Amino acid sequence: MTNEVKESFTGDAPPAPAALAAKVRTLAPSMTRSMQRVAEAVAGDPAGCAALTVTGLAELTGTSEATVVRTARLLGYPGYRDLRLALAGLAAQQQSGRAPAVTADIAVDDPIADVVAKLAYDEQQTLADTAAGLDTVQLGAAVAALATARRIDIYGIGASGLVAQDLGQKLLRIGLIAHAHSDPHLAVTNAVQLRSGDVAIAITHSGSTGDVIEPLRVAFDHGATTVAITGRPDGPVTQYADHVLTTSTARESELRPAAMSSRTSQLLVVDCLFTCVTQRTYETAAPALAASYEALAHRHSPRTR
Amino acid sequence: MTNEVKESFTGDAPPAPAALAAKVRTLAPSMTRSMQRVAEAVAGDPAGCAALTVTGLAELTGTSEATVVRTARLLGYPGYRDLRLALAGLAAQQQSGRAPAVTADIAVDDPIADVVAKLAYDEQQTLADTAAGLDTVQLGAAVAALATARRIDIYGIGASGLVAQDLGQKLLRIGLIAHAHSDPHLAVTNAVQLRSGDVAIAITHSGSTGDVIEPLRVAFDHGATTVAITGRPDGPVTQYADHVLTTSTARESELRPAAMSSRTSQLLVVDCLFTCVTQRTYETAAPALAASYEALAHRHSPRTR
DNA sequence: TCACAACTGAAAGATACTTTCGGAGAGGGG
DNA sequence: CCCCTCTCCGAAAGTATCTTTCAGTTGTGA
Repeated sequence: MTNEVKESFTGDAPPAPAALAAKVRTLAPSMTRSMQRVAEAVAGDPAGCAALTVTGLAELTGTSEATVVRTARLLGYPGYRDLRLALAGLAAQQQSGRAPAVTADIAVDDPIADVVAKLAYDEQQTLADTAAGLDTVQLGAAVAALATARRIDIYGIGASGLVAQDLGQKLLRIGLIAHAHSDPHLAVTNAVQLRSGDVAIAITHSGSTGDVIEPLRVAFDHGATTVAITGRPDGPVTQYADHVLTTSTARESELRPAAMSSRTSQLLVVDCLFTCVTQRTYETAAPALAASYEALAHRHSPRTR
Repeated sequence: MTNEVKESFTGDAPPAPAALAAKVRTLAPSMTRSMQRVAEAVAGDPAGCAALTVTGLAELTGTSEATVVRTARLLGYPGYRDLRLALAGLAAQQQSGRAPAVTADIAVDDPIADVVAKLAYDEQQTLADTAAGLDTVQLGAAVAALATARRIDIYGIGASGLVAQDLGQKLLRIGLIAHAHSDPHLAVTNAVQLRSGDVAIAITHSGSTGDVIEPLRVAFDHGATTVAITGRPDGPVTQYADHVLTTSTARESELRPAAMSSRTSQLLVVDCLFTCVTQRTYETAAPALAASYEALAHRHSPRTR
């Protein structure tokens, strides 16, 4: 990704229709300060911003026209003009529907019921954002690769490690040969064994977790199909990824660390992968699923106390 | 002579919001032929016209830019630019009018986009159900026990094992002594060590997973405070639980196994536990969180902003 | 501390929109 | 039948808006 060498629209994705707030949240980390101010204004008051010209919005946010255009580009539009049109659409939609009801951050002295409500709301929001921002083409490609893979390796560390395990467990249940690695050394050792026809999946919210990138790179170099599940589509990990699945990034705070929403988002992506793969391999997946069900049944019998 | 001497906007009425088609019909008689062609195109395909420039629309209707602008004026807008914005809004409204209606079960031949939408919707539903059904009194009691616990053991197997790991990781980060066990034997071995002032948490969706119930029973018998996170508040596990936190059970199908929604639900409960405990132990938790965050910072490539 | 890269805004350049103005056609009177 | 005038229309000039370039500034890593 040449960063600013050419400031031209790459057009790799169609402009988003209504999931603009989600896009802003997802891309906010990869934005510069000035751009964040613009994005914030846009997400906060679509209707108001739609009424402004480039110059007006630049003045409002205390930046320059160039920055406004850059922000529009980053959000996936060819230029400000198109962002403005989308904004007008969004405003109209909000007008017709009821307001999304923004919730406050979780405070130290919130009563328990409030904490529960806020967490539930935030996670729902994260799910909606993720679904809206998920590239179905990339997802389809990843699914196709998984469905026919000889062998599947999944890399994840820390919180993402659990997600990796989850995906591994699921794929095993439908009869695929999948293994999740949390140990970076073992991960690399295994990655060396991969070749064309195999699939490697890296899960990292930051997109720059070296311990996860390294095995993916190795797998990539050995010809395996590589997939990255990350919240930073511009992060280093995507360098070695044939397919990138973007997770959403919710606003975080001290009481609501990023790990929480990223995990929710990642799990949805994992579920999508799993479900779609199951669809595509239904002939073999269904009996495998049934078998694993069966195998566990006797473990749940009300054991004598 | 009064008609075209000054082709300026009179601005006696605010731009129409959505009743554009009606306005076109009303004003059609007072329009010239060329203008009618423009108005017709606009009313017929708002979305399409919104994508066009003045020149484009002029060409499409076989007229000139001037005529397009005149039409926009007649319809009540200061110029074409504003008509275009209104058109974009109208298009978005029409778009959103089509209800999503993704409540149906996931089918084998659903397109990928539908699968994503349905999964996201189902998980959101699960979260809402869980939040609604969560007993804040029980939650509060569990939180109180955790906040002052000398030592915390968490038991979970299979999919619930990952949730247990997640909770363990989180509690460790705020300086608590917590350990998640997936090995039933080791779990029991550890449970024997517990005593009053310690906390044991069992996570099982079915509420009857023997491998998880057994260590909880041992912990209970040794005087530890016990918590059960389960989807079956009437299951065997609750027998040995001082506090029961109920997770929701969504409808399941072959393509959407129970493990998926139960995991989502369990994780929300875990997040609630963690967040509330962090609140209560904020003095010690905050610095611990900051420290763990700091410790991981250098593991990421310098790409961070 | 220095070198380097990235961010930013001013201003030039390009595009889209608006206005002006003269020509073409319709209708009516000489 | 011809001419005159009025209305309508579009080409082109003019203006606003958007986009790109470029160089100064700021922050960052060695």
